[in-house]
Order: sequence, then structure tokens, then C-alpha cells
Amino acid sequence: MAMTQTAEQRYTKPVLVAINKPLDEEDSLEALRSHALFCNLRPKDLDSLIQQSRRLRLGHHQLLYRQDMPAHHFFFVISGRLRLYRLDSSGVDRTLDSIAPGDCFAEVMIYANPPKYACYAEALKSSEVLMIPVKAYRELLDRNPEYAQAALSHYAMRAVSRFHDLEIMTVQNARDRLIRYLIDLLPNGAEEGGEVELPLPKCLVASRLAMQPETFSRILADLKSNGLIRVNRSKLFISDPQRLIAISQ
Amino acid sequence: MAMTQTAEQRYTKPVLVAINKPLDEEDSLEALRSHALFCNLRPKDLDSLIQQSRRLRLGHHQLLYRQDMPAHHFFFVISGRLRLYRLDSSGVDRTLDSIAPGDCFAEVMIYANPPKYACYAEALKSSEVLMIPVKAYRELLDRNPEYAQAALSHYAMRAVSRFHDLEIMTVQNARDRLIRYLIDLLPNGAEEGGEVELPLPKCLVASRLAMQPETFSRILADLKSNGLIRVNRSKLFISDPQRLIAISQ
DNA sequence: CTGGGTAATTGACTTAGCTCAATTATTCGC
DNA sequence: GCGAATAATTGAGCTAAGTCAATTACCCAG
Repeated sequence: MAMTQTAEQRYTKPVLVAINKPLDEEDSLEALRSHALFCNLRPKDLDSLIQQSRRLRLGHHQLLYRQDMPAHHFFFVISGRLRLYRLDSSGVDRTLDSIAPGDCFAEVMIYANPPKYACYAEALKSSEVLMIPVKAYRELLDRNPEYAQAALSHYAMRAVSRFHDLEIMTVQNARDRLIRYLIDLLPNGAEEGGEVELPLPKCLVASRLAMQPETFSRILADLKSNGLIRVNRSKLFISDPQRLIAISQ
Repeated sequence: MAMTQTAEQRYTKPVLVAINKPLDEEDSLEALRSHALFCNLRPKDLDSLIQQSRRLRLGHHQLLYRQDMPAHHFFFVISGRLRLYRLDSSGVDRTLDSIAPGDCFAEVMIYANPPKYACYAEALKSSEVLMIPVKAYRELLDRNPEYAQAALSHYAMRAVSRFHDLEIMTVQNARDRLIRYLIDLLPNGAEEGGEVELPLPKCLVASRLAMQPETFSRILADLKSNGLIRVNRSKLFISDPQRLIAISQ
């Protein structure tokens, strides 16, 4: 079962030795330029930051960093998808977040003290990330204090969203947690229905929501049989979010 | 039962009309001066910020702000204790955090957009808070960009700690969640034992950990009968944290 | 210090969700 | 496109934890 198999067991490759090539080409960094952390940087500052960064290719299931490793870099996802997880004392693997292209992660390390990664990060499929030196970004902020504003507001948003994640987890039954999770995946929340794609394989969504994969599967089957959702692989169609909320009391 | 009684039902007093007196006296603000967000401010800047703030007295169970209220202030706890919680659609009250003297809260609102409180805040007992205008603090940061560093590193720490809170909640059984929670309350974590005081009444700790008060009580009784903890009101004595961790597999 | 209200505990019962196990899909490397 | 490995589903049984109810212990206001 995936949840009891640890990343330690799965991956013997050393961390952070993926093929990395200099970032001379300018393709596929448009998303970076529009990211909240970077969109206000002067072009020359951003270019310099990119020059000091490395593009990294990660294979399916490849580990990017380990919890407690000294954090010298933070990351921007160019393509693919990653997940953040922790291992507890008994080696159980707890998925805490998934990261999509266009997102940054471990950026909180820029100002953490000590700068140690708070979790593991691995690629869920073959992915490309930009590996940005913490030192370079900090120096940029120190030389240009006006840039701090964007970082502060980015961190504030992140804090609110983690707070919200915590709220879901205080919901005491598995079905209601799953329903809240699905509704948060909808682009407009409970406002209107639509199709959502699970950002993680089902067994990892289950782990994220503190339930067993079997329980996840049964709840989904039940919602489906009640006509509340339609399921197609990892894509779910929710026609009426309000009805979903209603059944969760 | 406390968990199903909503704050709305309990409190009819208007919010934010507690007696507030100007902060001319300088007593009991020592803790403020040593807080990470303020300790690097030049005395004249800090004094000006304090001048623009108001000291607020809150009675037992008094509501300070509501979720989604526009956030014009953030807060520093001078004395007493508060809790942060949310209400879900069915009116169930979910405790997410408790705030002790010397802590700031809602400070993330300084840079949130829109500036709306992400939760409710109420006093758990009679408390005094300093009510700091977001505008004043933002202006201070805008005029003195070098101050941003402290705010950034404070936010980074907060993010890591929320991430950790989330991790506890992915633990799938109530006993293990409670054990992890208790160990986090120990000053030195699992390193050495000691006495911890529950920061919330037991029924709210239960809510925070997504379990029923009855379950909380039974788990505590069981740990006690196994000699793993000693209980005295809201004070728990943990002699051997490693043994506790061991039984949580 | 006393009484009313809330919080905590304990018991009995029920059920959601976990575990184990077997089967069927799906995915990915070759 | 084939086959091995992983993921998802489904069933059966069991147990942790929820519910309801009654009792006892606290805590603050008066």
C-alpha cells in the first residue's frame, strides 16, 4: 500500500543530481514573470536572478529535497507536478500539498531561520523546476527593499490558505472533509459547478484528507451513485455544489 | 454541548466596543518591545505606532472580531488568552488556534488583499489586547523598507508552524493526534518531559484535534491509567515523551 | 460562601471508517 | 502494444470513535 511505503524505500537515487542545464533559453518562463513574487521585479533584476538559477529536470517519483536538509534554494514549477510530504516517526508518508506549474514552493525558506526544508518534495510525474538560490533572492531584497512588499503579500496569502487547509482538517468525518476539499478545488467555490481534476492520485488525496484509500473510494462511489458527482479517472464533475454542501449537514 | 452552540448564539454584544483607554501608561508593554515584529523598530517609530493604537479590555467570552469583517487592525495580547475559530455552514464552531500573552494575531492582515479577518476571535477569559491600526503599520513599513525583514521572517515562521499543524491533522487516529499535540506543547518537544498546560479548555482542544470531548476525555484517562501522563486540571505532566511516541507506533 | 451554569467524566450503545484480502484497472517503461 | 508494477475498487469483519444520556466536578457571579 502506498501509504505505508516510504519515500526512503522507494528512492535510492541521490537527491538533486538531475540533469541541470543553464537557463540561456528564454522559453517557458513567461509564467515566472507573471508570478506574484517576480512580476514587480525590474527586468534586469529578474534576469540576474534567472541567470543565477538552474533549470532542473525531475523524473517520475524523483525526490527533489528531504525534510531537514539545509535549504539553499527555493523552487518554481515550470512543468509537471510535485507533492510535499512529511514522514512521521513510524515512516508513514503524509501528503500535505501538491504544486502545479506556475507555483512556487519552499519560498518560505527565504527568510526561515534555520533554513531547513520543512518537508520532502518529489515529482509526481516528470517535471521541470527552476531552482532559485535563496541567497540571490535575499540579496535582491536587501538591495531593493521596495520588493519586499510583494513577498509580504504573497506570504500573507499563503498563511490564510494554510489556515483554511487546517479548517478542513478539523471537520470530523471523512465524507464532509472530502466534500469540502472538492468544493475548494472548484474555480468558483460553491458558487457554481464544474469539472475539477484531482491534483494528486486518489491514494494521496486520501492521505492528505486523513483517510484510507478504501474510504476515499467508497465515499466517491457513494456520491456518484447519489448523482452528486460524475467521475472520470481523476476528473470529477460537480453539477450542484450546493447540494453537496447540503448533504454534509 | 459547547461544540454545537455557536458564537452567534452566545454573544449578542456588539463587537469591538469594549472599554478602550489611550495607551499613555507605559506599563506591561515590555513584551511588545521584545516581539519579533517590533523589536527592531527605532524607539520613536514604535512609540508612534503605540500612540496610534488602543488598549482594549475584553470580558470572558467576548467576541473581538468576526470572520469576513474588514480588517482595519491587528492585535497584540497583553494579558489573558484568546482563541481563533471559524463557523461552518451548519454553525459548528471549529477552534483553530489559541493566542497567549506576548503573541500577535491577525497580523497577516497587514498585507492581505482583501483585508478581511479569516476567522472569529474571542477572549477565553478577561483579556487585554493592543489594537494596532493596519494602516499605521503599513505606512511605517513603506517609509522604512528595512523593517520588512522582520515581518518577512515572522511570516515565514508562522507559515512553517501552520504547515506543522496541518501535519498533525493528517494523523488518522484520535489518540495519536492527541499525543503529537501534547508533545508539541512540551518546551523541548520529545527531547525531555515536563509539565504542559492546555492552552484551551479540554472541549476546545478536542475541537482543535477533530475529536469529540468524550473521546478526548477517554484517551486522557487511558494514558493516565497507563502511567504515561499525570493530569491535574488543565496541567499535564509528561515524564517520558519517548514512551508516548512509542505507543503511537 | 453559595448556587447556577458550564465543563468534564463515565457508561452503554451504535456506526463510520479501518484492516485485511481479493479482484480489476491503469499506467509506464520497454 | 505488451507486460509488470502500481493504483483503484469492492467485500467482509472488526474496532475506534461517535452519540446519547446521566452524573459529577468545576468556576465564577452575586
